[in-house]
Amino acid sequence: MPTIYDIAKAAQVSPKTVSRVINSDAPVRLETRQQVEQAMNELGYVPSKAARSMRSNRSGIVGLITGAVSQSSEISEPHGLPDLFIVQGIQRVLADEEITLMIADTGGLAKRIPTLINTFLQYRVEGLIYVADRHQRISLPPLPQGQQMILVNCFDDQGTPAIVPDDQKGQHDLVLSLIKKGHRRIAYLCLHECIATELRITGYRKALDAAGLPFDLGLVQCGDFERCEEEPQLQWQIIQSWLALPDPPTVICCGNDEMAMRIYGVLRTQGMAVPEAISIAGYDNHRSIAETLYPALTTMELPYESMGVAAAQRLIQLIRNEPNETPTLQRIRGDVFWRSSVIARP
Amino acid sequence: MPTIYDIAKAAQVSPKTVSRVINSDAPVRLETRQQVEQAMNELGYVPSKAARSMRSNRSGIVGLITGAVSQSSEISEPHGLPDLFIVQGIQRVLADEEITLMIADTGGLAKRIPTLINTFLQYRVEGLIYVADRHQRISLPPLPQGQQMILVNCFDDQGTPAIVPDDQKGQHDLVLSLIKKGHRRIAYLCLHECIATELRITGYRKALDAAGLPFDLGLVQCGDFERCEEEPQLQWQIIQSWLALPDPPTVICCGNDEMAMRIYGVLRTQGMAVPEAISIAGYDNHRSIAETLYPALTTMELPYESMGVAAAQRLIQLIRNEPNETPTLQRIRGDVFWRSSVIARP
DNA sequence: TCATCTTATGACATCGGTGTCATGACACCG
DNA sequence: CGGTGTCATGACACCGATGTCATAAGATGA
Repeated sequence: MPTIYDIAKAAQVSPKTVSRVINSDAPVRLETRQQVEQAMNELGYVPSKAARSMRSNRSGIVGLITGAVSQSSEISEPHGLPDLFIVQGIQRVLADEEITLMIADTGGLAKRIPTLINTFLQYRVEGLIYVADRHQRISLPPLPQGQQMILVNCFDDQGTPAIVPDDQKGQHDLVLSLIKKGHRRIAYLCLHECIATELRITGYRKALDAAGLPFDLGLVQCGDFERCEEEPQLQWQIIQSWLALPDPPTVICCGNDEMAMRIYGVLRTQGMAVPEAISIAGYDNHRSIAETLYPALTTMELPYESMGVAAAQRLIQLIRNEPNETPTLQRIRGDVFWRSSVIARP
Repeated sequence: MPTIYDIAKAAQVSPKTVSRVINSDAPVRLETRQQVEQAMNELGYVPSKAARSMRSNRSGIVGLITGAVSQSSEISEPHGLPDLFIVQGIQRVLADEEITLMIADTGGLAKRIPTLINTFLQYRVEGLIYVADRHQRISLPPLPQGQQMILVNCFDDQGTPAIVPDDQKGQHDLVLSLIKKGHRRIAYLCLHECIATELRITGYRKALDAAGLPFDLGLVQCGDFERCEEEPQLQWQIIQSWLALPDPPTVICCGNDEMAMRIYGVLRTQGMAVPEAISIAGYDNHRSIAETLYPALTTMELPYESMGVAAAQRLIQLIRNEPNETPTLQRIRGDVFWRSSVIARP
């Protein structure tokens, strides 16, 4: 691979002049420039980032740590949307800024994180991004002074800037839109206990409050049996108990779209039609499920891509030392996606 | 960030001795080593890959180009399993070899590929991997002399080493195992015309031949209507025409698991039970579909992870200049995943 | 005509490591 | 006791770019 010295020799100028042509940071005579450019083309010159970043102390690299790549194969528990969409959002923003993204995968093992961070530090990354597979509290090893970092889909208690989904507002908006469609009895088949579930139940409750509807504790049940053999029966038992109520629910909100998909199966097995017999709503807007299911699923978007965009933008601000007034914990809102699994009620 | 010079000063040795401690490539007196190590710990030393790779001419980086990250959001056509599993396999192998993987995403735009390759060349990657979103023939711009590259899920006519799924053998094995379960009339609802479809139809036919069963052209139909509004009706028309035959099929092979999922919906809408009324098989082993569907889906694995592993191993061989006798086009086989959507026939 | 300024270019040091070679202190052997 | 070999260490150049400073040629102005 040729260097500026090779180019300089071929164009009969000094290496520094070649550098000036490449960076156009000082005037170069037209004729000289053309000679240099011709030499670069003929020899197939490609500048060396290593040499450049050594001199300038700017690597142009941002490091991202995630389990997205490996996690998608495991389905030990419903984990909603693949966090890959977050990576996609980040990529898009960084590509525009000519920043190269290096992705490291934990392979599901948290203990690998320090090693991965170390590798990134060796490349002198200008920023680090940690992407969690689900909304959670985390704790990462300390970083060298001045090393910028952003957390996505998680937060810590060290005051590290973090981007999370606004789960409370999300469930709130979804329930409110169901109410607007005339539903008064809204059941919630939630995921196991976790930060998202807590926030969403709060949102569910606040939406009922706002509409002046009573909160019925019996209508909120955990429908997540970790895919055990008996899951369909257990879910059907819950649904049956709801249907046996004097005032049964007209719609079931599911903890995520995967659960909604399984509930479709359970209901159909029992001869109940969606949405004629009962409406179903999901969460995540996991499009390959929500759009493919028949009937298509009404659901609340988990705004992973927007979160990625926000994270990248925030990191760039930090790297450039631009002032910003964003709070440490930045909540990102999603939209309701209205599809045919929910019917309007009089 | 401290350098070996800072460490050398703190430990009162020469920079070269620090280098020797780091690389243990020459004997260092125990006492000296400890002084150096202490200084490194106290100052928080992290070696600079840029400086290292400049001197050694080995970057320790492999570049990967894919549309995996961005493509997953588009569902303009059924595209089967996310190619991300390929990336996962590659990651695993490279991580063990202490090679850092840089991932660049085309964002679905092929015209970005030259730019991405150029960025990688600037980092002096030791190898390049191009991952396609589906089995296809491609053509990439020429690379500098001596730059290693591997194609995954695609191939070219320049003799670039390529790793592809063995689609023919895959469909062949799936059909053969259906035959072993007693099925004699096997319908095939395939994807639109593409390399995979061609190969799989050949495999389907060869399996019938091997079992001495007749090939009935009418039992092979394209069931891929690009998710248009009328898709369910059109699919049902095909299925109806099959059921009206004097000797109707007992099982339908679908082009991929997503199509199988939609066929489940179509059949249920028409009051037909899977697998009692008719058995269904998919392709891809797209686990979040195949395992979540009710009943769980019998399908042929698209061995994306193995393909990734094979690609990484092959690339490492190339980088290390190890001799190998692998053919240019390396076909990777998958396994049949037997689940309850297919019943045995007497 | 000479001082001053601008333009165009080159020499050289530097970034942070590592390869090469030199050197001093011992140990070993005949 | 001197020659040879090994161990431990340092001096120095080099990888490929770029920042700083110097310098020569030509333009401008007093």
